[in-house]
Amino acid sequence: MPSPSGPSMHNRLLAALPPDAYAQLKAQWEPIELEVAEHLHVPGEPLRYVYFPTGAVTVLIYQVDHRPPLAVGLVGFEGLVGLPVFLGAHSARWGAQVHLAGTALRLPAERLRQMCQEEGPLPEQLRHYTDTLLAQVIQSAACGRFHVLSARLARWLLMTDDCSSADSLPMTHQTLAGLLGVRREAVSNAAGVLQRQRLIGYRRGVLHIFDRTGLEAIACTCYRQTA
Amino acid sequence: MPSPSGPSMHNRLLAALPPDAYAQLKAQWEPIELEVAEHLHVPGEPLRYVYFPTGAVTVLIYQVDHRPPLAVGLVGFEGLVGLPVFLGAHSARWGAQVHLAGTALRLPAERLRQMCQEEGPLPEQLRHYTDTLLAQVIQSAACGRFHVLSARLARWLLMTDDCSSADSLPMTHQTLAGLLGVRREAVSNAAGVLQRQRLIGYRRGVLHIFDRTGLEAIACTCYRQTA
DNA sequence: TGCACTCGGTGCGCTAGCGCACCGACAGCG
DNA sequence: CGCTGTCGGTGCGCTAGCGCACCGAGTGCA
Repeated sequence: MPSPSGPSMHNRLLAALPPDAYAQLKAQWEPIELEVAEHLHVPGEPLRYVYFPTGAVTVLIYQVDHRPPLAVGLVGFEGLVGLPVFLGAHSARWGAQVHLAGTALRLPAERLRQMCQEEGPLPEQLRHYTDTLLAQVIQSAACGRFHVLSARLARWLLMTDDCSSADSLPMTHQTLAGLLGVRREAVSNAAGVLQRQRLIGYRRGVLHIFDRTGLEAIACTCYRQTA
Repeated sequence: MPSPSGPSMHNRLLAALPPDAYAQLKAQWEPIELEVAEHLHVPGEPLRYVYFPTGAVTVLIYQVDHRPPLAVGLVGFEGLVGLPVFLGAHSARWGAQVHLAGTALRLPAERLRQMCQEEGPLPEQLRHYTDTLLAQVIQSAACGRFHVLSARLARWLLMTDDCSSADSLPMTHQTLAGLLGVRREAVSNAAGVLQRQRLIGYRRGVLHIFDRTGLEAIACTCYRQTA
């Protein structure tokens, strides 16, 4: 889409701004294409940019010991990657990575700091989003502790799909396993269950959702609460 | 400090404020005594007050299904209970409960909103604290997912002890089990291990820490990173 | 003093998920 | 074409933690 419309070129935080604040920001950001697995920020390193995803789907990750990093949140077109900048930090203690490639609006961290130096619609939006994100992380902490893998997997697929406009999701069992904090074989198992029920289909790294309603039935209650 | 001295009448967020901002707040807050197990706010219900713990230790909890609520964060004299007020919400999606009884400074939510309407040292402190809390919740999500119970228990005891000035911690296996998201018997087991190594002592709902260094050795790496 | 209750300690069968190993199918590439 | 690497599927023994049941020792209260 050259002069694209639809949800894929849209960020909810920005869309909620009044026209003048929106215009002021628009002069500063740069539309870019995010590649899958790209790291948007790394724990401990300076935050250069913040990203408003429009089409891309990103993940907040946290690594402990020498395990693959665990997903602790999902950020799509409803959010912002780089919230610590708004919170006054110069580096984050967690990471952010691109989960599904797509478009985003990139803004230098310094710009965001400047635009949040006094009260206004942007800081207000970001405060609200912080509350939402905190709730999301808290929920995923509880979910990861209590719910069986198949339910968590179903929830994760639904959440990813909600943020994505494409009808196929390119992701391997390996990646999913890391994000969900389990082994690859465990994902193969759980995905096998969903597959046998014709809820999803898998073909060498590309997943299709056949039956959303069926997935929602299997997914833990956490899904309905977030969405 | 008029009568009581020491860290127990001290809140780090407030102490970091410049004298004038501190004085302005001091006219508004009310020192109170928090009872153990008291609920400071409940998911979905209006946030009437925020609390700056001074001596008390509080827990952020999140309930899923019909299980006992899981602890997702610890708030002592370094923090604030009721952060969603600052973030612009009128109710929180999680709960806060008193873990160890003690003193706190209570401020009507409306007062905090007023004092954060424009930029200043207080909002800045609170933004930084939000970043810290987010990191804490993220870490506890990963910790709860990966680390064995004895390590998590040790970490939890150390963290609680860090916030408490008392040398004995009144808490039952039952409560700990709920907060850690496991069964009571599992806590009995893990506590038994620590007890046999003479790291802690238990007597009908009152816990003593004998050997902090030993506990730190057993605790997961999450502890050192937070502290 | 005696009773009811809470608290913690223990045993037992069961399950989800781990770690490992292996295997077939399907790319991509020289 | 065949080689090599990735991706997903499966089996097996093992462990942490679950759910249940039971028990003794304190503790508070009548």
